[in-house]
Amino acid sequence: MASVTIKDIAQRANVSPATVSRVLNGRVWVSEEKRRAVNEWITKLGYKPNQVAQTLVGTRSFLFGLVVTDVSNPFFADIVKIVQQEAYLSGYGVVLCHTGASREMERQQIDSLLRRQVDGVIIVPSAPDAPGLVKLRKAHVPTVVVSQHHPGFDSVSVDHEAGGVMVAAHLLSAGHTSFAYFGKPDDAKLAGLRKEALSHGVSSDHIACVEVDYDSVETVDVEAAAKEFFHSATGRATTGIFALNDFVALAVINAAAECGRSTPEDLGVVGFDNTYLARIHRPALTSVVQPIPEMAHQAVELLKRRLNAAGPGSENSVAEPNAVLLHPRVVVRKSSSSRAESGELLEQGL
Amino acid sequence: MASVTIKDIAQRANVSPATVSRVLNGRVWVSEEKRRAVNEWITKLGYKPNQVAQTLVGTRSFLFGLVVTDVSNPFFADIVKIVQQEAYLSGYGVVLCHTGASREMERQQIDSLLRRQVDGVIIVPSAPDAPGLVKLRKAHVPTVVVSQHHPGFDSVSVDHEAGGVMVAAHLLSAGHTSFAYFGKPDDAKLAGLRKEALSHGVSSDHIACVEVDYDSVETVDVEAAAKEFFHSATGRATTGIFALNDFVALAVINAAAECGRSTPEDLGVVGFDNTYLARIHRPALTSVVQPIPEMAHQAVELLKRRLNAAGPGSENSVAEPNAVLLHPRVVVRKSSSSRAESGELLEQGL
DNA sequence: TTGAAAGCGTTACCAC
DNA sequence: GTGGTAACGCTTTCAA
Repeated sequence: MASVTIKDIAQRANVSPATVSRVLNGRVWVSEEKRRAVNEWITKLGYKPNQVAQTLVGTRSFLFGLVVTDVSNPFFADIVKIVQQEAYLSGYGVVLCHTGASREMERQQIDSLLRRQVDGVIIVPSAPDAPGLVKLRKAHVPTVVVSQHHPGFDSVSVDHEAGGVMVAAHLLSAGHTSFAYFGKPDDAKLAGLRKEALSHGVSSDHIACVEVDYDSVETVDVEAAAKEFFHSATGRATTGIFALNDFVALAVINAAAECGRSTPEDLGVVGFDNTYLARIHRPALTSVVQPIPEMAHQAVELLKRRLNAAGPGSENSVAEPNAVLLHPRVVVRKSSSSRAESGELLEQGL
Repeated sequence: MASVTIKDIAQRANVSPATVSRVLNGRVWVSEEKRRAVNEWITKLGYKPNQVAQTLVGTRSFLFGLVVTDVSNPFFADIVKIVQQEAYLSGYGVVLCHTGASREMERQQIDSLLRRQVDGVIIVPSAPDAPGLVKLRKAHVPTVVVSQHHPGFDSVSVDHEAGGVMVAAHLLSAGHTSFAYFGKPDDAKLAGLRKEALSHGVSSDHIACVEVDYDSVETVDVEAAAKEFFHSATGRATTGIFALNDFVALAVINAAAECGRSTPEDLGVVGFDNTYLARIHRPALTSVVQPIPEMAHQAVELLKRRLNAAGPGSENSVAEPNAVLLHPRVVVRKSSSSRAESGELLEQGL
């Protein structure tokens, strides 16, 4: 019942608990003889260090908090998966939290993380203002924000505007001259799309924005909005579609089909995130890739760097926040490739 | 820097640390006067109990381990999400672990959970033998197995065989008389399909099994296997398809299309899990629903029950394991509904 | 009703 | 090199 402790080992090996601790941590020299004796008993009794005690004495908890809105979204799921794996490789465990869309939930979950003494937090906010961030700042908990940039925080994100530019370039080269973006009007993706389109002589009225909700796995609202759009005058005239994520893109394709507009014959559609949805759907969906493994890796790296920087040496020297900006890439598939083949990579067989 | 502790409160409120602890836990009477003073300072200083210390003294860590193979699979993602939310409502945090398909990884991750003194573990094994379970058993950590049954463990799962029966009934009523199951030959889903089909006079050679891999988000292998099947003599003759999950079902639909067999005109296809993939694909996919919220809820409940049972009162009385068996349900959509409308629910508009 | 004090399992500082 | 021992923040006897 009662787990085997450092004292049990000490007793059996005829050394002090301190010595056992020393061989465990290996920072200080211990005589070969005692070291062997200790190790022997450790394996013999199956001793496993109690991380809780280790945490209490002031070293670290080796626990990260990971805060997302909804793992059901495969983009988040991939991030969660890879962050967890990366963290594990560095000896950290991951406490997962969902916030839904709720600001209140975000606050509560972050409170619970703080009580648990996590060493750091990785947060993927959905709303542009993450109310939990101020708590984290106040608690001096190293934090990195993924997929958005927040002044004063470490962050790793993808250049959404550049993504928009690439999508516009792709759709233009595929022969489209009128566009609709499905997402928030203030999104950098739209800004990029608009910038590139305008610079190619597209008139501003040929760039519409259909406002739809973020991140939800439910797409009924999106389909309704899309149908309404395709029945409108502008809707009937536009052929180049860009959506804030793959879900929305597919919902738009489906809605369009019900309005008699088929993809890719009548419409060129591009999604975002390049989740497996893009691969499995027919027509397969052109989508903008976020380099998730790279993002997750950088996030964990940034956190580890902070943790080490926060060590004894540089107590108060709050280093400048690091903002890593990664570049997107577009994977061209059927949904946007009827009119012309672009130079970008087209996945085989689709 | 140094967080505010119970001693700080005690000092300010002119009481002993013990008293502060008492008002915190509220199990013992403390005079109104002191109780107010303490509470006042608690809010004034923003005191938050240190769960690590609480854990060390021998109460609980209020941490569950949650072990899955891959959150990228939306079925697992939904489980993870709801388990986390349920756990949170009961005051528990969730440490997430991925095992991929690797038995070694499973062992390692579970070791790390044990070092972290988690109060219990919820595990969704992919392989029918979960090597980590023996570790958990040895460590006397309350464990509940989700989506499979393991003798000697609490478990909550869905009756896959019943699901197979329902699918067979549905496909039969839709006019299909020859079947293929995509999955493992020893799966209860296939057993159910077979049982029901045979009992309706279908001959055994009209029930094929195409063996494909579990749970991966990658479906290229599945598509290859499916194409091979549809080019074979049996393949050409079978029209009723049942797959171990929605991914595989969609891959089969896509592969079939490339072999000139369209769904639902030539094929009736049914998936499993009823993930949003089923809803968003065209044709929309008929699928067997696992009641995930119920499963997650039960899992957390079972764990809590164990934890309380393990309390001081009944130290060694290892209660009989509970095996909760839930019933599946089939949601009929386009992919299987050309030939006849069955009596089961058909989602609107699809 | 309340306070003093003994741990919980580790680490780290200080002597030897 | 190594052993004693005081923390870490909290809960829980045991007295008072």
